[in-house]
Amino acid sequence: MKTPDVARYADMFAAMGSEARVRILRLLLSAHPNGMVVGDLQAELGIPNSTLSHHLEKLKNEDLVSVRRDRQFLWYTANAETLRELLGFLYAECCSRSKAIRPDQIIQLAK
Amino acid sequence: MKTPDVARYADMFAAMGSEARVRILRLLLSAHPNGMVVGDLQAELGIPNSTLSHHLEKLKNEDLVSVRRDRQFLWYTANAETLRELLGFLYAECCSRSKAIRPDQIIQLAK
DNA sequence: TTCATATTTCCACAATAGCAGAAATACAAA
DNA sequence: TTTGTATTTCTGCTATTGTGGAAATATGAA
Repeated sequence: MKTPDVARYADMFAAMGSEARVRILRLLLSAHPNGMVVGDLQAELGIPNSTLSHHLEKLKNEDLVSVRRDRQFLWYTANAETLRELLGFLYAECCSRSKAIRPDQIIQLAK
Repeated sequence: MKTPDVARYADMFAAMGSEARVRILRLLLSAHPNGMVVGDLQAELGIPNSTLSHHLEKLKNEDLVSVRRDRQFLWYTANAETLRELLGFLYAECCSRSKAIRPDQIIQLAK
């Protein structure tokens, strides 16, 4: 495996470094692969539209979410490919490059 | 699995949301489980001592690293247990609670 | 002691992030 | 058209973060 783009992963982590944005991602993952419209996200999260919009922009900048328009609605979806890269990076660092964590210990926690 | 403490994971992500700190963690994981002394980290990373110290403090606050003193040296180590929780959280969100990512797709990237 | 090394803390500053009300824009329906 | 709904952008404010020089602290060696 080649040297990872550390700066990019750091930016992705930073984009996930706020409770609001983690909640957004969780909702979008629950609704995957359809995603959700902004209004439903707002109703679920209870945060002002402008604030929500900023959070979505930040996630979009790191490609953690994608948007598509359907009529007057914007549908946001979690970007599985990017999340896979992030998970792959963490996995590689902790379980492959280093042996700090045993792979079976990860899945175990998810039960 | 019970509801995760989203705020805590967000803080952990935030702590990893800087290139310098990801580099620190990578070094510490490479040197796991012995860890490294601050001076060696500094030599490797080429950043001023005070700046490095701040980054280490941030990682320590989220329990991503631990410290022990040996004589005049402080040995920092990556905290495998915390990283395991973080990896477990991401895995659970993406692969268990949602099926956005297939587990075998993660490991594949690490090759 | 005295001196050297390791590391943190103090201090200050610039840059970025988070927040949210209000206005603007995009689209659809009547 | 006009009106309504969805969402972003504008604006401004406050809080947090990143940075690093200089001083302080901790420890060990001579």
